Amino acid sequence: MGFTVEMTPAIAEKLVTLNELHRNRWRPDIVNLLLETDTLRFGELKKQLGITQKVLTENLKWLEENQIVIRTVYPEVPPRVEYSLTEIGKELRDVHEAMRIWADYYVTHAK
Amino acid sequence: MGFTVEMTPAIAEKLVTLNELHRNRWRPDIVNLLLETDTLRFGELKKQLGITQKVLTENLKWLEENQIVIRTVYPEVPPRVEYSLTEIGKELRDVHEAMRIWADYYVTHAK
DNA sequence: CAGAATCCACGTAGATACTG
DNA sequence: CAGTATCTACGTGGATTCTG
Repeated sequence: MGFTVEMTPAIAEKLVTLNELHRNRWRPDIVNLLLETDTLRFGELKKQLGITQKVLTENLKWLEENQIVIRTVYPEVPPRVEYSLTEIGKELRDVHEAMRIWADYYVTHAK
Repeated sequence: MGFTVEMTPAIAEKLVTLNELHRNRWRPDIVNLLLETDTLRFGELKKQLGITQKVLTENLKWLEENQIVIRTVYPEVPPRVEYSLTEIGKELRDVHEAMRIWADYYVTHAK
């Protein structure tokens, strides 16, 4: 990298959002899984993550409210609800990639 | 970006380290401050962050153990202890930069 | 199937007092 | 100055039960 993004109050606010995302136990895992799999039903997310229904619901709701995840309800019985990333959510790939690069640097430079 | 770093067990382990860093309330703030200021005494960190002694000590110890921060003790009375980032710690700048870029994208694309 | 509601367990932060 | 040692408070996750 090497360049710098200017810091405005609006950007600072979204950095807070990003902090709230990463401070959570499951939110990064949910995003990672959706980055890999694109679209998943509630039950699939639950099974693949090994997470509780309550906690999964709470965090999906938070991710939706913060425009990172899209929730699509199909009017069927039994109900079918699918989750996928918004464009903003998909942009998190670069953040995760930066993290992997850092981890790689760590491995090659740690004493 | 666009390229991908291969994922090894060692890299995965350091991603866990990075997660533990970001899940904490103060660790990212400590790193950010040291990225800006390079070297700071214990008391300066405490004052500028508005953090408790106990919590600051705990987290500096964790950061030191994980080779992100270097602790330098000067044999003086009263004691003087300075903290700065290791090379690994300084590499976190790219992660924070990726976060700022994401936040900027968010601001310009949110509905 | 996809939740909502309740109760409990645990980790981490805050406040305070003490010290080489 | 730069810590250590306690005790308390609170947020978040886990387990369980119930439902349209």
